[in-house]
Amino acid sequence: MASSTVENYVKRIFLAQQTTADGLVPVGQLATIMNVVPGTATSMVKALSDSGLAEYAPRTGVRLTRGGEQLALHVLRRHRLLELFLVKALGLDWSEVHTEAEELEHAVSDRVLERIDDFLGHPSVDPHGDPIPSARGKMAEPSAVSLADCEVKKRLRVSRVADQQPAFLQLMERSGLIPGALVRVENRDEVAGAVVVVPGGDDPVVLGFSAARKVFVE
Amino acid sequence: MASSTVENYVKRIFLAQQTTADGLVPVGQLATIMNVVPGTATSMVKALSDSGLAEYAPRTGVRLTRGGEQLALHVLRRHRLLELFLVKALGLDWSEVHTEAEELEHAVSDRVLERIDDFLGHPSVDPHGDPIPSARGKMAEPSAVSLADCEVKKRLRVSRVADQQPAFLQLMERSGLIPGALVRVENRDEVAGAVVVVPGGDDPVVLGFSAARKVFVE
DNA sequence: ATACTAATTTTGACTAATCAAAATTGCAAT
DNA sequence: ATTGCAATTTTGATTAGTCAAAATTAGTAT
Repeated sequence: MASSTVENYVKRIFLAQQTTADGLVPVGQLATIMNVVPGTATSMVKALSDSGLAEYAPRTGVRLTRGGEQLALHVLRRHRLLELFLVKALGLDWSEVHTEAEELEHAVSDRVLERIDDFLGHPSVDPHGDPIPSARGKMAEPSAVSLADCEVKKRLRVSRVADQQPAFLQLMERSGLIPGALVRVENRDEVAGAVVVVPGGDDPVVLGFSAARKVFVE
Repeated sequence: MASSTVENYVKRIFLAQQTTADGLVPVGQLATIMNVVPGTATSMVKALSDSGLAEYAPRTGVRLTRGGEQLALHVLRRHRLLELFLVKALGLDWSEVHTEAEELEHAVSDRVLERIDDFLGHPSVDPHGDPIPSARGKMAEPSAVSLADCEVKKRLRVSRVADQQPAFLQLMERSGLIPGALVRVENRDEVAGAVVVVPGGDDPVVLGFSAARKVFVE
């Protein structure tokens, strides 16, 4: 049985891998993500390698094995189903469920998880629009087109908000930029690094590129 | 923040204390309950004493302080609300929720717990009839009259089944001896150590004293 | 080539929780 | 009083996960 520490490392490596071309995550980057000193990440990565969850090339980086990937997807499934459950069944705000799910994801059994999945009607995305892996470890590809690179003046649907900070999520909610909402990018100024977005019926909102890059559309 | 290990020790000491006159739990007994070797219990009890959760008299026993008791009641509240939630919201069987709650009780936040409490309508007992401590750490006294010592030939209501083993709980369910059910003790044979119980509309059931002592009535 | 820098790894130490096995103690029975 | 037993405590080791700080290394710039 993997400890919650191991589950967290594997989950973080998986997510970090998504943003790299070769799928190799530098150990220092992992240390930053995990909030530990570099030496700690090194020894943990060695342990993951010993237990067959990751491949470790010293001074190069770490990459999950098939087994490690399956574990990561399992943890991600628990996390995302729990987030949606906390919103749908208990009425928590989407800005606070991430933190709650971080703890619960290591404590919930498969039996309870499948009941939650039934309760929710086998959903495909969590409250932030992140895809929920199936019980067999398959996950859909989320949209890669953000408000920073989508077509301008076109009606689009928000599909995902890729930031878990409560303050950011609350701002997005106030601005009407939540998954499912219809939006149009009115104008994009590459020099100023800002986009003007018009959500559904609401007033226009100005987002910097760093924020716009976190809101994905379809 | 207390570790789940500390929470478990404190919870177990609290429950063991209930069954003693002086409230002193022998360290060896605690070791048995916690499934550790005696030496482990000794060092843990010293640590609990250092952190102010328990009073420890060497070679005599351990007793919770006010603070330890409050922590125990908090853990028990989490455990019992979770048990009921798993039954009411997710449809799990009452024979399996104890094990699930053992894990979740250490991962659920106060915020989520109070939502669960709201969802359930501020219940006073869990699926086994065990009282749920209030958020302020008050707990009702459960009935102390069991099928082994109640009045004979009288209509009574089952209020609590004090055993968490799935096999036992499943038997009680098949026999119609679940909290809320009406029953009558038809006959009690002190020599044979058996009681004949007639539940609601069902056929008579014969229980040994050891089982009868676990079913409480009002 | 050489030296510098930044990332990474190594080393040694620490805490929480545990076990195995030896030492101690309190009490009962003689 | 002395012995013996059973419970308890002590001691020494182990594992997982961590940090601090020193040592190493790869790559860059001279």
